[in-house]
Amino acid sequence: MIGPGIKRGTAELAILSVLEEGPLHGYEMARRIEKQTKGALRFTLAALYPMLYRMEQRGWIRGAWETSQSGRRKRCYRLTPAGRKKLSPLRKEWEELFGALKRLTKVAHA
Amino acid sequence: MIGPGIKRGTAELAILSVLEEGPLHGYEMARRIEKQTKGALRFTLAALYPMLYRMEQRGWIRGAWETSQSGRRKRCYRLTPAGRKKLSPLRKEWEELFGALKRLTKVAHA
DNA sequence: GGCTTATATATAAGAATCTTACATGTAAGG
DNA sequence: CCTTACATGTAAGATTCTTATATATAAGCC
Repeated sequence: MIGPGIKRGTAELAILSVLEEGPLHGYEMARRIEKQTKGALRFTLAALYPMLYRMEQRGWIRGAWETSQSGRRKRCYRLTPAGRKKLSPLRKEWEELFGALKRLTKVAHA
Repeated sequence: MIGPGIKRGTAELAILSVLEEGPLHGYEMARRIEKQTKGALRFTLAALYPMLYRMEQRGWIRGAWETSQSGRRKRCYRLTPAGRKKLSPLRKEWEELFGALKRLTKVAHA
């Protein structure tokens, strides 16, 4: 698994990316991210929930409480237009970072 | 330039990478990193110096004071064997992160 | 001589993000 | 009844980043 020090800052991109495919609640986001990255990226829930809160404050995502027929409450998040607009330049920044580190350290591309 | 939030954690890799080519002092490291990444990665010196100190505490680099003939003091850092050993798995972690984010968000490779 | 820019290192205060540990509660299966 | 999976959160602490401030030498210019 990818070490703790490296992951910093990936949360925003990861969350916005999984939400791009459709609304999700936090617990499910964590599972999707872990599954889609084959276990390489794993967000602890204690890191995820505060992050979702902060991103909602910034207006990139919007959460709504839902109670399923079974009675369990979930907070379902979806991208706001601002969040969708944020995604494109954010991806571009990551691409730049990849390119910069590649030039610097010869990190191979998977 | 790459935004502040994204850069977190890149310092270790960047520093170890530029030191792999030979001993350097802090100020010059900052210039090399900026130049070699065409300005994409830019470490402020206030972030660099404490980082160098921490990496020295961990035994990855070793600094030695040098006084040039002009009388200016520099702290010249070089990789320790431990630092050299650290570089390879660190690169591997970054590669994994790149791959994981690529799968997750379809970030194109530069 | 005096001014500015580049070189060179460092600390302080504060913000952001991550970690582990703690806390709560429902649902499903054995 | 007990355990595992689901689902959300808070608290304390560590790490790393930011901007701002401080010091000091060297080189070039007027």
